Amino acid sequence: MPTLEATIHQLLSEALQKAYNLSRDHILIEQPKDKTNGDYSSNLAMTLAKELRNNPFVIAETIKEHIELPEMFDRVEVARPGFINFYVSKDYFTGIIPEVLAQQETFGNSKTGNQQKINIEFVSVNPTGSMHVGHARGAAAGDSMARIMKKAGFDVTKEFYVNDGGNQIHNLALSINARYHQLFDKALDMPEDGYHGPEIIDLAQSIKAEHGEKFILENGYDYFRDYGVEFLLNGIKDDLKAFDVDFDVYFSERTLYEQGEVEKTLQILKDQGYTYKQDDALFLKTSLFGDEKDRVIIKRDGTYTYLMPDIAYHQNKLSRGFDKLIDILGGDHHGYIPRLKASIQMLGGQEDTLSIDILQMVKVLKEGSEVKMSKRSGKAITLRDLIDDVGKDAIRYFFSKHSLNTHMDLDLDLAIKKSTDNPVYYAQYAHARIHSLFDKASEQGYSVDETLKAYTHLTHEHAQDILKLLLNYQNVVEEAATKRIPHKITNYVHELAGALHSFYSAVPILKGDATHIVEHLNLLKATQIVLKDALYLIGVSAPRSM
RNA sequence: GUUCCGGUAGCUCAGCAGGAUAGAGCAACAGCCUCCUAAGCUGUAGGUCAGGGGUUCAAAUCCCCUCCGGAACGCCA
Repeated sequence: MPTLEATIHQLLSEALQKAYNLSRDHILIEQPKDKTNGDYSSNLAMTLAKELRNNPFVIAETIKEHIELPEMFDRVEVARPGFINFYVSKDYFTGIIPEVLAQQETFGNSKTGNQQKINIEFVSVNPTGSMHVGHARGAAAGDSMARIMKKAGFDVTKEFYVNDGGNQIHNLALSINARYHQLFDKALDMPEDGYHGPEIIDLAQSIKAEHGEKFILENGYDYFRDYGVEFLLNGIKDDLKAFDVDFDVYFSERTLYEQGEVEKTLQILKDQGYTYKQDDALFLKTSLFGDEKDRVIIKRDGTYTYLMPDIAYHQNKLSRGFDKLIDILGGDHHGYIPRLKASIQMLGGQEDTLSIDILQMVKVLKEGSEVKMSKRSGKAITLRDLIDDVGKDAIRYFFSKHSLNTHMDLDLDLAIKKSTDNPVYYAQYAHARIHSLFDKASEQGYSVDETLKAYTHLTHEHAQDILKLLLNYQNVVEEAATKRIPHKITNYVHELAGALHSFYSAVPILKGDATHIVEHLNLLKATQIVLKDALYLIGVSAPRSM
């Protein structure tokens, strides 16, 4: 059915035309917080007051007189200082139930994305250690965003960039070498920028188990490097899987060198005249596209900076035909945005071809003081530990609750101690509660009737609240997708669960005559379908019992 | 010094393409299970929306300034 917003927009446009011979493209229609102000409301009259040099209240009245109100509305009223409020008739909302039952988990799907090809890159943590808490926020955000955008009709590819080619991998090989030698009581200091995490010791032990002292006798550098990357990347993939995050593509930085794409991209930049040599280094003129200064892409020692292969990587993404690239980066990388966006434009992209969403940092507190998340020091709290101690669903819900640019504090002791009253259970409980009611109903011989079209008993305030939320689901999905704000979905989940709990408490669901009960069951079924789908969008499971 | 975030109830945070009496969770207080799962419901209390100016019929929301907190300002990645 057409959205009520669209219908009201149409009514107001026509009335405005008749009353004042005016037309407006944008007419704001919103749902008032206070139900006494109607189900939908418009400020149209107030926006016209100046132009028409008249009292907005009078204008609103005039518009109202020209509205031909369809049956789905009870009435329309004007309120001070000039709101036009629409009251929907109670029967109308129940029309959403058969729709949800028919469409199941595709309910709320939207065509907004127009099947635009989107590449969304996130996590992309270096394979030099385990994933820690800070990475988890990016994983949760990127994965949820991808799921939501898919539902909103975008063609989404989730991608992980594996930094297996740069200097940090050199340091990794040296770190493994040192740990390996230490296993044979040969004192070898860790390199200056080495990785001190315990997983590197595990890694060395694993090599020792397989090859004994082979690499004491011969140089193991190449082997350590390749084995280390593979070992750690597999660990990261395992952790992601446990976090319910998966990727369509793991893209290796090293292949960019092997395929000559770095050189090719460099040549394009040179050919276009975007480079120049200075102090024996090669600079890229990123300042032409809004960066505060030009950036070095080849250092004086002849090696590339991080930027150069990253440009080649984005060029590769563009060559695969994506309409839009989205990178999700941590707040500590915000300074990197202008140079990367500038580079994209040099390669023929538009200003908005690449969007970089910044995720503010997570401050982790343990025993009252901050734990710095650094792989070099090896002291970080790993994602794996967190999943074991707090639970996947609780963590994903926690991250998904907050907007991307909120600076978050995560108190570990509190999170572990209070894991049982995490708000995630509020939502999951609502889902389980419905399921339990179905069991009870079936014992009494009742079940959902998907052929039922007419509803007459769902007039309770709390039932109406649920119906309105169901009606809003698609709008919420669209807004979350286009604004890229996954936490909008979490807020919705919380509201829907709350409406369900209130309804449950206020109305005896399995009491009364048969039609009554079946209408209730249908309402619950629709609620359960949407609740489960919305939870899926934020990567949280919907248990049948708790 | 420059740039990017944030500052909303005791705490953690929503709300910010301007709208009607600023919300939720936790914590506090008072009620609700002979009745479908009390991981729930209902109610009370709690706010100078950091501060100051401006735009507007209307500002937590938009603009400017100041203060406080976080982050970044590499030929590191």
